[in-house]
Amino acid sequence: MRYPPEHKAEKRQALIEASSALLKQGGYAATGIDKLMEASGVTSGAFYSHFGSKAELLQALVPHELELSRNAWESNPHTEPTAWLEFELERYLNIKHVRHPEAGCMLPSLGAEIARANAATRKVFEEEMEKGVLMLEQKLGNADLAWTFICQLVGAILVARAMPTKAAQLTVLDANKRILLESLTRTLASFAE
Amino acid sequence: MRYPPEHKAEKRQALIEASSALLKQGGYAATGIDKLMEASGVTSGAFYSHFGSKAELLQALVPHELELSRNAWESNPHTEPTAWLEFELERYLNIKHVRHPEAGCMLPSLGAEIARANAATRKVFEEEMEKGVLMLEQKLGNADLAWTFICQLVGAILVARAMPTKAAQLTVLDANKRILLESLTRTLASFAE
DNA sequence: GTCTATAGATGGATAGAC
DNA sequence: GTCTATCCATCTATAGAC
Repeated sequence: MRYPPEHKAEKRQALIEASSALLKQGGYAATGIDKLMEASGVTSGAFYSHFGSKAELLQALVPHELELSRNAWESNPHTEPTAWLEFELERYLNIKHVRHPEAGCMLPSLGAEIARANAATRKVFEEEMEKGVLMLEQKLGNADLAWTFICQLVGAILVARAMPTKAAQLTVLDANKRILLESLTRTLASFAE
Repeated sequence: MRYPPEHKAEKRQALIEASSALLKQGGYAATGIDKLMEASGVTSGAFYSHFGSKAELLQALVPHELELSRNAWESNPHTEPTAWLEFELERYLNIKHVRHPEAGCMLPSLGAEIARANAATRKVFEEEMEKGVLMLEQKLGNADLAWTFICQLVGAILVARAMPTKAAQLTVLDANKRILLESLTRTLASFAE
């Protein structure tokens, strides 16, 4: 046959990727399937050849997005813990990240809606987060610190995005960066003792 | 006249209070005005005697909710910084807070939708947050630390809520509590030097 | 597999009776 | 000020033509 079975899987993946930016930008509940499919140049009818429901799209979005986030961490060129952290703080706690949710981490924009999603979606979320924490644990030497670091970053972007001006957004970002750099460096040093 | 002008303001306030739980639980976009008014025993027609639009309700919800959050902080009985923090960590980073968004802080549940709201709503949000940071600054001695503390707490609840099991939620909460207590105590000590 | 068309429900918001 | 009724848009999801 002309189109092998994996062609359908590829199309499905393409729909997920095209939907992700719109969902992160506008929110899951507020963004209709029509609009999501428009981004891929198809109509909403085509959507249901690839997904059983809108909820299934959200579930599929979770591993896609969290894998991208882990890849970003992996691309950090530093090996020394403090330098690695400094680089990560600059990358995540960035004003561009605040102002462009469509290109950023799914957690600040869709975290609350994942929390309201069905059990299957949250199960996938947990599994993908565990992978991320495992990776971070190897950098930071401690699982507690890994969870805390993630929560801090997510909260900082969430709060900064709710601010009305760039100045206020920078206030939030810079405060977080200053405290985190100082505090984490000291925490890492205490582990090394 | 039988009903003084403030009676209307009181009714408006009552509608806000009755809506708040449903909005935090179900999300702003996903919860209709019909359902919100049902909680007050009126129909959606009555809504528009008190609010010009659904967006105006969200804007009114922000000062109401953030004042409640500040009041909770104020009720902390401790004066010594470390004891104050410990109490606050137990209060906010609590499994009940994770599992009952309708009774908790608006930031983890509605923060992302405030970030997508209009400029007027975000302006009010900023003003109310400044008040909270000012109050926290007096407890922690540092504005950067106040912002960071808030972001950390919000992120922790957001991430914990997205977890599928109570065990996983506790993992997130406990990790944050352990690191925060240790790290903040050390940071406070460094300020005292 | 994607299209058009549409069902069926619900969304925000308005009009007019009381 | 609140009600019922309704407008109109949009939502998720399905049916049938191609």
